[in-house]
Amino acid sequence: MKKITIEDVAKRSGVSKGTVSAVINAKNTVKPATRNHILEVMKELNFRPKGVARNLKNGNQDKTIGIIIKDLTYPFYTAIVSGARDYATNKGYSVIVSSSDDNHEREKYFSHLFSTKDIKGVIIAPVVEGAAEIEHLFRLKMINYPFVLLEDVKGIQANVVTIDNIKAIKRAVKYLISTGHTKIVHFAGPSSSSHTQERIEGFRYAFSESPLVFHNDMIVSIGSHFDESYVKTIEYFKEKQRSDYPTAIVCFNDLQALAVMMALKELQICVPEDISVVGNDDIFYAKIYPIPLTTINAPQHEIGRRAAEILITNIESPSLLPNEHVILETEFVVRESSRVLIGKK
Amino acid sequence: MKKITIEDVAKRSGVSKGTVSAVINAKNTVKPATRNHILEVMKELNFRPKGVARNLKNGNQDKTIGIIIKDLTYPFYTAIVSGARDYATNKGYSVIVSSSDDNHEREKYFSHLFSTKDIKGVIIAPVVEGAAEIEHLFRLKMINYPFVLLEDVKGIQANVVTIDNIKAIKRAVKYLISTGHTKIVHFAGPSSSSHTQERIEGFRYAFSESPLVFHNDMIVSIGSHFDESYVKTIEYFKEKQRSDYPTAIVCFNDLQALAVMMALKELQICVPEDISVVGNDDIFYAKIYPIPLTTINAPQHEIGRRAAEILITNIESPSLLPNEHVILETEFVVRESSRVLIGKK
DNA sequence: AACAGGATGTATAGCGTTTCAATATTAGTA
DNA sequence: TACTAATATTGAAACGCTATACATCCTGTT
Repeated sequence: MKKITIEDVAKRSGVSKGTVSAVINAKNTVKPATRNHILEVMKELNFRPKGVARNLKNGNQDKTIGIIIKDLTYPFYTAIVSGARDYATNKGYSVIVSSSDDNHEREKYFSHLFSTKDIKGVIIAPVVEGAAEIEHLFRLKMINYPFVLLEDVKGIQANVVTIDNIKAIKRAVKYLISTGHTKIVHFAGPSSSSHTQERIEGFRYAFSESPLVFHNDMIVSIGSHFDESYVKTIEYFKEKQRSDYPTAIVCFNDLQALAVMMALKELQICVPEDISVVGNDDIFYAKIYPIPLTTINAPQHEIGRRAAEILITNIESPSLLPNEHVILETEFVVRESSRVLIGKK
Repeated sequence: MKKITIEDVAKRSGVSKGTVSAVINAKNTVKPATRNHILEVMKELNFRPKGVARNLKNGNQDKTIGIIIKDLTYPFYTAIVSGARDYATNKGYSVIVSSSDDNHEREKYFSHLFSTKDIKGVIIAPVVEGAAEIEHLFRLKMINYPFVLLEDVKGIQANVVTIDNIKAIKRAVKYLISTGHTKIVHFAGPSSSSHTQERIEGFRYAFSESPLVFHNDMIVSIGSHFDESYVKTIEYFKEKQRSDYPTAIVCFNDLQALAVMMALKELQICVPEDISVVGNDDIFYAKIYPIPLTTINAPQHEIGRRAAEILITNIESPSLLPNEHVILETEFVVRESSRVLIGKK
């Protein structure tokens, strides 16, 4: 079935392309009768003008940027988008979002899509499993397409706005140690995520600077999905004597922490009296939990803001700018899901 | 500063446009030396190939649809997007999202953007304040651009997938009445939202079919933002004697309900012992709350799925399809934030 | 009946790529 | 060296629309 063009409509209506174009663009230079007739023909042929061709003539006016996140339903990412949106709006840009769902192919698809649709630039939370493929990023560089990464990607020089996960976790663990916790475990994330490894490292690293010694069984593989985390947590405790329970759990992220707390409630283990729970990310919904979560705050809004700033600066600069590499500070936020076991503040 | 085209690059590099194009598209038909030279020139000129023109030639291959929601950070909407995404993925389509932030202009902008970028179709959660402007929707119709609305919009015939808010609220209120609640109030949403009015109506309507009588002061204007709702809730109760407290609050949505519960906790009013709280929407985070929220489940995933289904069917149909109008069933879900006061189940 | 002048409509030239057949260059071989 | 078979490169023709300048049709006036 062949494509219908404005020409077909013109021919069929017995007018010229120009007239059809005028109708499409709601010019008032066309007589109602003609107009209606053309409209009917358009309907009849189910003619859909190709946007591409329309833009060609005018050049591409609209100012919009894209952002590719990993999970649209995780508030951490949507908060970053909000930050980017606020800055962008201020500069007259709009933002469109897509989710790679932690899938490399999709990330590639979307980065190509955006660059090819004349979206002015893109912010990417890159999927970096194992040997990351990065051709698509090289491609963006080649065509001088402005982009900003929200995580370092080995092998490529680019604009990056990120946080120091290792340092952040280390700090949290050292806090627990300093407040008298001796049996601390880390509930690790999905093995596919690069964050998982980083966070394990940070956790482990904390012990090297403390009197406590690290054991491999302090790392428990849990995952990040809610249901999965809930189930694994229950299992974990079911297999343990009460005397072997940890005094504190450092979670992979806040969503997991929420699942853990739900499981603990089910098991009638009190937070923070029996066990302290520490999250990571500081998402909105963990903050408003009845037992507000002690967690590591990543400045989500600021991450988005800065990324958008760098991106738009690049878009608007006529010449190539040097890459920026920004590492934002995290903040350890003590709330009510953790407990101090000894005097030390 | 004039636009740089492939021609400029060609001229400057002393080759033809075709060769430059080959470099851009990573064809391996270009001698490395030539290739490198061209790459340098591209960098020097900061040449960014215009996607528009590329698509022109190729036709528009990619299968992607758009969705315009009102709030990217509200899980209700992202769940809808997930539903649409699942269906679309299955059909080989990708989804890009943007948020109108309840702003009419943005909705217009994005609908125009998508249609003009040859995104194949769009799902819109329309902003329908007061006298809704709907020209942009008419425009979509005119150019036979496939779209699906997630809410009825007066004055336009279109594909719609939605739920019956009025009925849903009515049902919830009748439940409360039947379980012995006599002092029920509705915490209404922002006056700008069309949902606010609907929900008030549903609330009111429930009384007409019960022995209780409706009073205007049963409607309390609270809003939907978390902080705002929290503050207003505190104020509401501060001004009241304990004996005048309602026995149940029907909230505008789940986020508001969460804010209300936080305020009640602050005021040391127990949920559900002292007061029952009923939400609306059934967002994920209210379900996993330690006091799981009694609420009205809107089948978010299904809404997205159905909308995507209708959209894609329209996209792929060579001829115009008649409009669909789908009203999905809501379900009243009793959990732990509400209490039965008398025997009746 | 002729004509000004606005309302309608037409024809054509781009817009910036990609494509592809034709041509040029190079490497490899006898 | 001459010739063939690859390998590189060229340049003109699309792609489907919009804009622009120009032609035509009316209308009502003189």
